[in-house]
Amino acid sequence: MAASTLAEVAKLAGVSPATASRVLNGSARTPGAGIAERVRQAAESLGYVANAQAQALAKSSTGLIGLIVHDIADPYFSAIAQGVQSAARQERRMVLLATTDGTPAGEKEAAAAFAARRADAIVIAGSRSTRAEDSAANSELAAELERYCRNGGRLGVVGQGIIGLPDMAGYRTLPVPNEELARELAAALAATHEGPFVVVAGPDGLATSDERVRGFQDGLAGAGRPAAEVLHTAFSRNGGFDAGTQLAARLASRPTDRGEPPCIFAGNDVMAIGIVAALRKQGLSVPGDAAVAGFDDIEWLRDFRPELSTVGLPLDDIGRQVTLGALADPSAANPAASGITGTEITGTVRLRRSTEGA
Amino acid sequence: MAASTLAEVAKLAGVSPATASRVLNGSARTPGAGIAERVRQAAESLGYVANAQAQALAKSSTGLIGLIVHDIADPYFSAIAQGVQSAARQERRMVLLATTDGTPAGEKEAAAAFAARRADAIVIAGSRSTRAEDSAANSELAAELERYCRNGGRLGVVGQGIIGLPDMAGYRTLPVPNEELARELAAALAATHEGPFVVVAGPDGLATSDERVRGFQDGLAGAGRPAAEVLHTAFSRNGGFDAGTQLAARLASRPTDRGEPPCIFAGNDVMAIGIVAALRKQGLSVPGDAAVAGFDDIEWLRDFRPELSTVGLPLDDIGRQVTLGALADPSAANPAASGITGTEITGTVRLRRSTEGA
DNA sequence: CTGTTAGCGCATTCAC
DNA sequence: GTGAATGCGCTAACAG
Repeated sequence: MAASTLAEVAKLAGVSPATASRVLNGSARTPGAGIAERVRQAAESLGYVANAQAQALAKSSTGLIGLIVHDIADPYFSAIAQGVQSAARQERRMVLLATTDGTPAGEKEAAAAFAARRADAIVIAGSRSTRAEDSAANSELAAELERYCRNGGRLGVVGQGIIGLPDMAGYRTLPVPNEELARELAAALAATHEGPFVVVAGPDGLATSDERVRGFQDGLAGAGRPAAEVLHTAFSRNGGFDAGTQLAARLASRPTDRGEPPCIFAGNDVMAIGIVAALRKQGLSVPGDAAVAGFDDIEWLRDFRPELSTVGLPLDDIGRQVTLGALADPSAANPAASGITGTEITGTVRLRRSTEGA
Repeated sequence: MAASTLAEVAKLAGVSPATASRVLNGSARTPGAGIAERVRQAAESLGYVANAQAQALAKSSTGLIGLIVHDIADPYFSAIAQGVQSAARQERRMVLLATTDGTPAGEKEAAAAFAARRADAIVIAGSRSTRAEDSAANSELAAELERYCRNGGRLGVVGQGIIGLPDMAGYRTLPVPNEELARELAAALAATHEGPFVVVAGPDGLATSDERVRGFQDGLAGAGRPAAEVLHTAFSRNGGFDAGTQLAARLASRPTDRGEPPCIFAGNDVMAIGIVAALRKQGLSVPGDAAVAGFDDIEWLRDFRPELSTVGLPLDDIGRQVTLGALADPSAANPAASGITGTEITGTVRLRRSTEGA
């Protein structure tokens, strides 16, 4: 990496490095018109490219935003990533990407790497885990992030706050009303569906999944329905497929005339897709033999059949808002529970074919 | 960003900065055991986090890999991104992400940003454009990258080489046999399909699309079939949808008894999905009223119905290989056409339900 | 094996 | 308005 330096440009232009710096990057003082042109030409002819590392070192601001996701190939995360990218571009920053497979240990590692790179902000998009086995890693993650924020770093988190991390300057959370929305969804389904409810959730302790399950059960109760049975599996398409295979077997062994078909609520859309795939593979139809609903309204759903009922979340916007919020002036009033000022994420229950006619 | 520095750690431990550096980061020389422990403790108690920017400046190596894609929310790119991410992690680097909406101008901008950040390598995943209107931007892009490589940067490109960029040290291309695979697909379809062929391609001048169209036509010719009509539209789901809408109208106005249903080849899977969606919306069925085939075999296809015929490409592996190749020792022999040594990307024609029974 | 001395490339106080 | 110092935090040659 032996590119030409500011000093070389300055020498060629016959000015001081300071002047060259002033013209090449927008300084407060505007250098002389003639001089400026000379410097620009010198830079051009040398193919000068400012060294962002050196600039960062001198200015103590890197223009980097670190993004932590579970899996970039997952449509949920790639949609959020798009929003983060868009906000970053708007704020003239670049995004550093890290994937973690969802483990707090991986998140801690990524956070450390971002801290080392002195990212201006870190955005964490994956769900927290409250599982006992993750508690040690969670503490380390919290410690890492606390230090990061104390050193002036900004942190934006989608959904639940980091476990063990106290409210502090530079730390913002973007609340996602998973519980309320799941409750609404349950109420809507209960109104049109007679059969029993089954919930296919992620691993016990995965915060987002837990919130959705809780809200759903609550909504069911509010409608005077018994609590749904809950199946725990991986929070992914294949997790849904496995659960769907189980459920299909159960449906098959059921006397044909025994009551209404069940309504299955999956913790997210990719799980719902997996469930439908499994049912279909066993010769069952949706919504004929079972209704299925998901959560998120990812892009894939648009052309998936049967059209899946779900809860729409503005994923792209979530990515934008959490990024913008993290970058926002930390001195700005930070209302209740470190929520991000002036931005409220709202979702929409969308009933579609997969839960029709029960 | 006022984290503690190496100097502070050194002082607390009562050693020189050099020694502290040696123990905290793996240097050639291993410091004394007792000293090492003292330094580590000091670092721990101060919450020291090495400043990667400063390290990069001193070592002239940033540990950064710049990835340029058209759209990170597109499953094709997010799958490749996952591969890049995995290779980067393996090589202990981080990935910087840039999205460009597919314009050479955007790519040039991203390349410049990466060059400024002194990324160890730049990986470009999007298709090139040979359109006349992009020629100026292409030149700028080539100039930017040429300078980058000349300064010691590494460059890996998926598919076609950068237009106007000569072979040079550090520049590697990962060839993707689009043309051959499209030819194979055409041959396979021609063998089972009687009706006329239609190609729904991306914009004229989009290299990947052009290659696939060319290969497809060639395959048709090889099978003694007339050339297919080619429709140009956006290289996206919505582009496919638009074309599909047009085709549906045409099919509807066709006398019911006039020949076999057409076979539509889409330039990529998301377009194929759009086409199917449009046909379905107009009450037409696939493959009943028209057969449809795509390209890439993206993850979404797994649960899409009807199952789409396509050409499988190892997207994740493409991301890995292009990254590893770019990072590889540039002194290694670089066979024919700057192809990456020892790695050959191969695809597979996969005929499925969407082109069955014509 | 450890400490000292120089930069890496740039932004930014200050004097002029 | 411009130039001359100084330092950002760290690594890499040297010398001891």
